Amino acid sequence: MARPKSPEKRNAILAAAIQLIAEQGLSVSTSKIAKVAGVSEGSLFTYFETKEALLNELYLELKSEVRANMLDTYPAQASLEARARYIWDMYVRFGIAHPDKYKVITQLSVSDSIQEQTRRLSMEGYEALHAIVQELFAYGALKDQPYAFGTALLLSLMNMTIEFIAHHPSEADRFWDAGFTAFWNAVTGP
Amino acid sequence: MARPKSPEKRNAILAAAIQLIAEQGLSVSTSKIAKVAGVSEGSLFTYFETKEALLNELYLELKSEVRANMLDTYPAQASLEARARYIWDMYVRFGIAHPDKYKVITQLSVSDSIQEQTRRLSMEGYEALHAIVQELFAYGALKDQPYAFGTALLLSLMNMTIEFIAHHPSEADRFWDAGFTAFWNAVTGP
Amino acid sequence: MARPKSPEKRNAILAAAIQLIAEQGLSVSTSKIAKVAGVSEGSLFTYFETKEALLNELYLELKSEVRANMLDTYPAQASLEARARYIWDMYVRFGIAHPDKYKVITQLSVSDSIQEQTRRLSMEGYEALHAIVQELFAYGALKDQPYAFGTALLLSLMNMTIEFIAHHPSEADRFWDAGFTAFWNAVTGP
Amino acid sequence: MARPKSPEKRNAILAAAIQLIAEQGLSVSTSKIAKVAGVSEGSLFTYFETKEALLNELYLELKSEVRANMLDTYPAQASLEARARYIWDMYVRFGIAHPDKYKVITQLSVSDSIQEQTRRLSMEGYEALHAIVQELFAYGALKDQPYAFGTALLLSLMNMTIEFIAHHPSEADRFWDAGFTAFWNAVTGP
DNA sequence: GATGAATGAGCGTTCATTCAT
DNA sequence: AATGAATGAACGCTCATTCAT
Repeated sequence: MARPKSPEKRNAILAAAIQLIAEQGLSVSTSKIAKVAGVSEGSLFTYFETKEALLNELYLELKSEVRANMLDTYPAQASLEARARYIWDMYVRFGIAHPDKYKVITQLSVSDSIQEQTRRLSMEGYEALHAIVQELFAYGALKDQPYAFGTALLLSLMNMTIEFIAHHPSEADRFWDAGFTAFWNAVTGP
Repeated sequence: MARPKSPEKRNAILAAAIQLIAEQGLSVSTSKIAKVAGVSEGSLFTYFETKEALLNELYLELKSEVRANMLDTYPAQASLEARARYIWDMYVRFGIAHPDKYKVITQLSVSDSIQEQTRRLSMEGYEALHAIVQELFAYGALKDQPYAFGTALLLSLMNMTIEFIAHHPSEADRFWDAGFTAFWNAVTGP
Repeated sequence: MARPKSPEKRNAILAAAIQLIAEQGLSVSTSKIAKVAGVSEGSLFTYFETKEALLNELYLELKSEVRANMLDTYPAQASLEARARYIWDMYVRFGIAHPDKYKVITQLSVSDSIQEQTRRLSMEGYEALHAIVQELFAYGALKDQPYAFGTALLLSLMNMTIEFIAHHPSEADRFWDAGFTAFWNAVTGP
Repeated sequence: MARPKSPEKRNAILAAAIQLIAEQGLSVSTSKIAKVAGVSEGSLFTYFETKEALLNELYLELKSEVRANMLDTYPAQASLEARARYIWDMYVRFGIAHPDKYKVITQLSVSDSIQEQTRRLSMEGYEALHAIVQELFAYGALKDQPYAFGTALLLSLMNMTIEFIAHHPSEADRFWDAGFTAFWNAVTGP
């Protein structure tokens, strides 16, 4: 019966947090975030109990956005390589298209503010990805490693590729391909 | 500005910074660093003009330590694979043997506090590494890429490997090998 | 301003205030009080214009409860000592039976939030008590003092006794008696 | 070798705290205290680690001042009544001469901010007082009560007397005497 | 050179109260 | 009447840096 919480305000806060964290790091103050979001300092805390809660929710939102992007048109019937390439393309595209969000995800990934529970939640929905890595690992050079190793390998190469492209945007395509080739060889070769 | 009187104090400050940054992140206060180092708050600023200067000098020291470690017994005459493996072993070994220093390097690498100038300086002395990567790139899958791409690839896989081992220490050897295999395949395959 | 619709809500707010002030002091937030009372933050302010008003009304309610308790079965015909003892017993019993309410009364008594007007109102209805003190003061050691002095004396000894018993509950009876004896001697002796 | 901590500043902070707590209660902000003391907000915390520490130290200072006052010229050889009256006079005089300090002591006495340890420390040095009460309790109406009861009784009557005088200053002497008479009768009579 | 007291802006968070719903 | 979102000043405390000693 009272004024309902406004999703617009919540989104404005999250958007402001993305922008400012990308610019200034995780230590941006809640008051700056509130100001950029156009809400009062107090309001920020009616939408997020603490700064830490804000960061955790932000992490989940971003992860979920990446996932939605990725699985929407997932070519479940395609060849293994095509599916792997699909994952690669979606993730790298996201990193390049949304550099602020990408920066924030990577900063949050290594932050102490993200709780174990949040990390666990953030992995849900990536079963397709895990399945691909497992298939890839069935044969090939890394067949004796746990597939978590493959996931880490994939992630680290995608991130490297995104960052490389960010620094050399004029030749994005070629590094995009080269990164995938490196991954594919790493996992399937020799 | 003049060379400070006591290198011991300078080193104590750097050592304290390493320990505390590894534990608590880059936001540790200078006063905590001074206390752990056993010097006064004021003295810290006679050895390092600002906190940012301290972080930049720390970054250079650590990078330089890694490099010294690496090039000391570099097997210049060995095979390409043996030299590549040597680099791999030295870097990964360092990351595992000195987890605090490794954590600090990775935190500083992505920090806004490190100036471009510092980053440039920190790359000096890695010519041997660059040469290896260039040789590796002469043939193989990535022969059309700039060797900086190869360096980034190598670094990202080494870091991934170190972190994976840090989380699964009981099977260090196997991931150590697997990481190198992945790199070798990535660059030379298929 | 108009008589609020639901006396139940008003009472729930007062009860919550008693509980929380006893636990956490006068600085409890109105929002905590509202939550414990099961009403909305806004509703609290339709029942009490401000927090200060809430505290003042609470003070009057509690004082009035004490008085009701006391005068209900007042033995108007008994001896002076019996009547004095009756007052003593009722007050001390109240303090021990309702420690939360007692704590709140004493906290409010010394609080800046209670207005002079409230204090004056809170004294109404204690005529019987005043009469006893006046009788007591007719003869005895304090016969030249205003009876307000006697009232203050009585109150201070009752409070002291209640607090002493609260800290040494296993010997309540003995301190209960001793307190009254002290008062009786103080006023009638030597 | 650095600038030494200045006792003047510490005292200024304590004095400001006394004045402001007497006026506004224990909830005065540290920043108001700092402002009145003429030091920066930060400096307050170099003299007192937390607000709670400030309150505890203030309590000890005030208790110690009362004690010094009391025991300085203590008439150890005088009669029991003379010694009791001496204690009475010193305490009441202090309460009347220093109403701010008196208010602060009584507020702190019942505050949650004062730690058990502080309370224990604050009782040291009052052996003479305890001895008097014990002597008084050897005979008389309260001879079966623990002397802590007598101490509480004495304290409560002194406080009542001080407060009564504060509200009726023109007849201070008479209430001063009457209070002591009440106490003496309470303990020795009938 | 060494020390640590001094500073005041800034931090994350809470609060009593208002007012749109 | 009831709700709870909105507000921004205020809170206790920390910080990097300066400077008197």
